Amino acid sequence: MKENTSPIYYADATPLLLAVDCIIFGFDRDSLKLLLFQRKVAPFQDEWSLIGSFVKQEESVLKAAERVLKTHTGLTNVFMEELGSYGEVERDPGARVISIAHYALMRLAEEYKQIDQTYKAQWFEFDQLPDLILDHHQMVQDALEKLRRKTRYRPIGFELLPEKFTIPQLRMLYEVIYQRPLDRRNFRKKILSMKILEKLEEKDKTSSRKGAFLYRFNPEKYQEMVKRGVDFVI
Amino acid sequence: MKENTSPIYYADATPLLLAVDCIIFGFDRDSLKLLLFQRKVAPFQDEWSLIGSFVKQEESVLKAAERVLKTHTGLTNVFMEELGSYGEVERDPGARVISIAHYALMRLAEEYKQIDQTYKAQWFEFDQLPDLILDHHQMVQDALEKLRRKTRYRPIGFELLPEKFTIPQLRMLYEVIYQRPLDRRNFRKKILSMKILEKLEEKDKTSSRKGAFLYRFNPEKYQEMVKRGVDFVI
DNA sequence: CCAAAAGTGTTATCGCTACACCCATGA
DNA sequence: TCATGGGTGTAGCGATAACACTTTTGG
Repeated sequence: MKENTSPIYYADATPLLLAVDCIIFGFDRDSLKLLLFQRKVAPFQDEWSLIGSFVKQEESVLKAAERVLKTHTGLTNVFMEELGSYGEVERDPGARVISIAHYALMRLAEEYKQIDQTYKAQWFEFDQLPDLILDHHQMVQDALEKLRRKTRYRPIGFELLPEKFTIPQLRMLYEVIYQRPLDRRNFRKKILSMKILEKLEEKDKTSSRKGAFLYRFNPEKYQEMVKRGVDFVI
Repeated sequence: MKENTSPIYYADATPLLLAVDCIIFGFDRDSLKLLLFQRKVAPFQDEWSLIGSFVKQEESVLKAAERVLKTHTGLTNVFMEELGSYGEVERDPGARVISIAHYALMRLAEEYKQIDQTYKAQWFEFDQLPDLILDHHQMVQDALEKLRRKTRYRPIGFELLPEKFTIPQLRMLYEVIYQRPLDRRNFRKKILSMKILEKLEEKDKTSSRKGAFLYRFNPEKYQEMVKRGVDFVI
């Protein structure tokens, strides 16, 4: 039944190359990281790049981004959202290519650190990025800005933490993203007052002798909060 | 010197049709409006649609959106921003087309109301829109949501008002966008406390015997406010 | 027993909300 | 003179920011 390539309509329009690129954020204890790859195709072969691919005839733009993520990291079910399009005529000397950038947030647990080996990718400290091809550096800057704005008003920061995390870990994440210290006591009060976290019995003792209680984000409780008309703000 | 269509690279990628569509908001005294057109090409010829066009080989995506706006309204220098991409495979039965939607805000002064005659377009009350083709209704909904969020944190509402406006007019605009009443006195205090408006000597007497003072948005003052670290919030 | 991080409570201040009254003017 | 919308002031409340002390425990 597929007739979407019918040549009857739009015959005078010029087809263009459309790509997706993914800005992949990770977080490790006290630093924000970015996953980069060495480009496999010319031009700019072997230079550092975001992962990307052309959008195929038979897949949606979002599906293309998800395919790219899966192909290069082996992961699915990762938080991902559209960042925006990059459509300057001369942005890619290889051809006229429009790219729709997406940013993704992923937990950087031990198993995922091995992405390096399997997929020939590398996690970079955010403040020690190598030169990137094309306008990828701009994409990264734009993604960071969006991340800063978005984490403040939406509960997406949890995507960067393991399922179970401590309040100090969560605070550290926000401190790294915002690049400024947050008051320990006020932060704890604020996040707990929203009642969107479940306190567990376990403690994490990796960063103190006393140990800190682990918590888990509860999406249902978050939905209840939204229904009550309460805003998520940090 | 243009070599961006060199066939050497990316030979295996499939080109696709890429379009831009514009969601054009207007504001008239006490109602939000949307500019729509009757589509000139098949499929769906003569049905109501957002304005749009295919992106050409030699123009950026943004330029394409600006061209569309100019072609159909005669206007340039209109506030416009990317909304996002619409990239489902089956979204357009005419062909596989990805659209990058943009929303625009324009002053709806007397001269622009004549857009109707000149360009065969029509302003619709926002709550009385006709059926729209494809996923254009979804685009409009998404644009409205973005407008609501954005006007709250960025000084873009002024784009919908004449250069000179009264505080009650400005408040009315926000009431229409947010769909809820705002306290007259608190609104005035808040907006004036930011010190981003210039008070003029003139009064507007069209809506009251006493008349209301006219103001003008001052972008330089807004920049100063931003530097002071003060947030724009309404 | 002590260093180091986790956890708790209190107070002052700022901003927002909710309100009531006066002002200017054309009809 | 009065109806109508414009303009101003204030008190109360809630959220946030600033800040000091106690708890736990491995070494």
